[in-house]
Amino acid sequence: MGNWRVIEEEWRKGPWTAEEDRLLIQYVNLHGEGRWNSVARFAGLKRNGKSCRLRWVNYLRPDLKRGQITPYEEKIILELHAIWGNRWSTIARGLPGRTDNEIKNYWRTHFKKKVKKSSTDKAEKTKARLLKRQQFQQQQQQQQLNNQNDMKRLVSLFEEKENNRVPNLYSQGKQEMAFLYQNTANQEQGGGFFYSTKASSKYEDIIWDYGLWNLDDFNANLKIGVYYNSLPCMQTLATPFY
DNA sequence: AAATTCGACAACCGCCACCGC
DNA sequence: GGCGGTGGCGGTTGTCGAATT
Repeated sequence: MGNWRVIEEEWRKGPWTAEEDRLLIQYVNLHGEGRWNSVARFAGLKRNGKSCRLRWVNYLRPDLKRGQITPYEEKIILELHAIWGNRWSTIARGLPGRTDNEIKNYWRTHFKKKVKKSSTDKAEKTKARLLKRQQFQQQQQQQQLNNQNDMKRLVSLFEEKENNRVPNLYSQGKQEMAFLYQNTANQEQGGGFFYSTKASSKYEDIIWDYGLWNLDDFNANLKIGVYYNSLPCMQTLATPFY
């Protein structure tokens, strides 16, 4: 156990220094990429192979694109993630100059937040909808109460007129009562207006509503073509990068 | 002004597949 | 087929500066 542990502890960890970067670049320029476990020996670095490879791939490679992710790149990331899920390296192949690590980090910091915000928005909207519905129901109850009073009034009017034998008023009361009954019945059936849903959504809406951070089912549906035809932009990007 | 929280990014870790022996 | 070495990948943690309280 002793020797192995000593060797393990010899590897440097943490942020890379400028000197370490210089040594690694020098090594790769001389020997090319690969054989990362030899780097420590040949370049005089106290880093293990994995660490060297990662530093090169994610930071030192000359073909890396610096700077912020552009809106266009963001769009590509969204579209590819909808297809591939968390397969960051596959997504990265669609974005020259960007690394899987970069895309993964970007996704976590930007889109996970949006999902959170989106679900809060949805909760707010649901709350507002419930409130509106309660208000409407209260209005309905009040309206029904009024209707009942009206009917009572009409009934008493009708009875009064009937007793007084006035034929034209009897006829008018009957019509008004019929109208009120019809009106009340329609309102009691109601609610359809509140339960109506959007017939279709934009791509973004599908994504946000579904939850970006767990798209497995969404991806499965994509594969069987549920959303595929509604997302023309994806059809051109659906080819694997193998 | 100090403490805390947040955001962005870098780096590490564990797992797995591939390959040569 | 088993084994060890190597590299790739995705998830997670660490770090640090900026913003907020």
